[in-house]
Amino acid sequence: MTQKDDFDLREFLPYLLNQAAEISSQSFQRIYKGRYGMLRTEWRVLFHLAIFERMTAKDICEKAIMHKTKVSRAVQRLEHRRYLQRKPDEKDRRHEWLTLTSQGRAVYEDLRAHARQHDQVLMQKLSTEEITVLRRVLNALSRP
Amino acid sequence: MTQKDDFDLREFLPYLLNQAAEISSQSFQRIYKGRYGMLRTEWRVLFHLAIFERMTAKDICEKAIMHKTKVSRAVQRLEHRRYLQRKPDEKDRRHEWLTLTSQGRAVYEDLRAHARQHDQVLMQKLSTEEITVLRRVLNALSRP
DNA sequence: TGGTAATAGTTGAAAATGTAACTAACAACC
DNA sequence: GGTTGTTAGTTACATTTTCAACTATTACCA
Repeated sequence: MTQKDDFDLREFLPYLLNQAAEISSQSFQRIYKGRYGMLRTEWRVLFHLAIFERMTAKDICEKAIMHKTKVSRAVQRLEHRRYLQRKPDEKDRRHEWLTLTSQGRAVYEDLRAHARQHDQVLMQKLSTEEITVLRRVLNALSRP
Repeated sequence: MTQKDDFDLREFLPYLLNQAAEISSQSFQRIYKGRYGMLRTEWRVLFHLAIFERMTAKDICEKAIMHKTKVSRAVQRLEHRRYLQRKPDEKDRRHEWLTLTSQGRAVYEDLRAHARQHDQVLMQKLSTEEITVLRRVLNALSRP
């Protein structure tokens, strides 16, 4: 199984990024899935609500770059577990304001601690300079 | 919608990596999906076979870090479109050797050209030094 | 006003993925 | 040789995701 073609997948950014994203997400996934039976879509919504406190589903779609049906379903499941509350906007009843319950916030705080720890582990593989560059570059690549 | 919590998702590597991977994959996805109706799993298998010429499904699982059922199904679909051929190993009939057909190779060559072009566009957002660091770092993070 | 367009969010069906159980072939050991 | 274990790959079923169509509400504008 020797390489025959001169195209190197290990230099193709979308491939590399996916690979790194996949691998580096795995151990965090075990946490939120194992402890709370949550999906990736759900921890993302949860984190956004914790960080920004009050958002509509639309806001989350934009910030997290998630499709509205993904957000809609994640919100349903989080509501069902009593991690968040909905409150329709008085002026425009198409909007619903979402906020975490104290239970949701507690889950967030637990997961945040694990996230920080998880990030520490990942960063141990890298130098401080590499981390700086990586964050800057990933943020740049995250804008379409 | 102001930030309330001190945890910044834009510094959490798994999140950032996913975001960047997602965004940077999109325009390439439009190509392989639009031109050939292919899935991400399928172009990956196709590229591996083109590059390494002759592999078993197992080989692909390991190189591409894909689950065997994903590979199995991608291979089925690629075979169905006559992009690859299977040939059982004579000595150990549990193994099947996979190779691209000339049609599969033609598709690969077309997609490879687009991949290169796509990569060029992405890299225009970055300096050469950033690209070097990025590739190195992503490769490091891709090892579990 | 009334009629059309736009927006926020939901739903249902189809497609894709994940998980675990399965088949078939070989290996190893007694 | 027969039993047990291992490996490559497939299949079945449950879970998720995607896509398009839908409801409900507001905006625009003649």
